[in-house]
Amino acid sequence: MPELPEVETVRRGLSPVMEGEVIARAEVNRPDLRWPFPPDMAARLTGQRVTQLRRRSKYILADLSSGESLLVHLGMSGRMLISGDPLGQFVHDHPAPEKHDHVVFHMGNGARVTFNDPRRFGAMDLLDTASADSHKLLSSIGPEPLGNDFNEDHLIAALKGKNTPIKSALLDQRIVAGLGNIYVCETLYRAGIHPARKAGRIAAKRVGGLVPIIRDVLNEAITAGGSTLRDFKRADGELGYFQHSFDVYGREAEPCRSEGCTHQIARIVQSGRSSFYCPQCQR
DNA sequence: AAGCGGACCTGCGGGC
DNA sequence: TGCCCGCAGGTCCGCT
Repeated sequence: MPELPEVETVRRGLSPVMEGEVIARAEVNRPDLRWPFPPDMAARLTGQRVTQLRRRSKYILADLSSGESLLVHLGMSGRMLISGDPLGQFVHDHPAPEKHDHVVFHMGNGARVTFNDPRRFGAMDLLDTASADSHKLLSSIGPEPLGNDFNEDHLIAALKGKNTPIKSALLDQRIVAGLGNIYVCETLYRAGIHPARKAGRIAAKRVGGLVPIIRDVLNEAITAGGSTLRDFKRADGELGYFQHSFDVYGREAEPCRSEGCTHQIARIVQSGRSSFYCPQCQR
C-alpha cells in the first residue's frame, strides 16, 4: 500500500491522535521488523510527548520531547490502526489484538495506535532529531516531489546519461523521493512514455514534462486518501487507496482509457516488478 | 560504478 | 478440501 500519498494519508490520520500527546506506554511485541529495534526502544518512547509528526519520502518521523525522533517505515504491508479513542471521535475498527500487531502505542489520551505488518518489511528506529537527515536510511534520498527542490533542472540532470529504463529510474529514491510501483506506472502513462525507454535517451523537454505530472498524480492520490480521513475511519490509507481509480496499474488486458484508443493495457516485468502501460499511447 | 537480481516475509487467489 | 504456484504497494545488499 504505502507510497508517498498513502504515507502522507497515514501521517494526517495519526496527527490528531498523537501530536501533542504523550506516549504513556509503548508495547513492543517482538524484537525486530526488517531489522532489530534500537536498544531499549520501549523505554525511550515511554513518557515522551510527540511534538510533531513529519513525513520524509515514505518515512514517518515522530519528533519526541526527549530530542529523539521515531522513524517508521510501513514496508509493503504495514498499517497504523487507531482504536480506543476516548472522545468517540474515531471509529473503533481495530478493537481487539490481531495477528501481526507488532508495536502498540498507548497514548495518554486513551487512544491506541497499532502498527500491524504481516510481511515485516517495515522498520522502526530512533535517531537524534537534530541530525535526522544524516540517518543512514534518509541520507541518500532525493528531493521531495512536492517540494521546490524537485524541478525540471533537477530531473533532467539526474536522468542524463542514465542507461536504465525510465521505470527503474523513477523508482530510484535517490533521484526523486516517494514514488513506488503504482505511481510510476500512472506517471508514465500520463506522460506517454514507454516504461522500458532508457532514461538518458528521452528528450529533455519530455523529462521536464514529467515534473508536473508526478506532482499531479501524487496530489490527486493524497486528495483521494484525504477524503477517507475526513471520516477518521482508519489511518492506514487503505480506503483512499482502493477508492482511487488507476488508469493502468493492475489493469492488464483491460481497455486503455485514452480517448479513441482501442488497445489493451499490457504488463511487462522489469527488474522483478510489474509495469502496466498502453502499448499504443506510450512510446 | 552503474545496474541487475536475490533476499527478506506472509497472505491471498486461482488452477488442478 | 488441499496443495502448489504466482503475485503483492519496498529497498537493502552483494555481485557483475
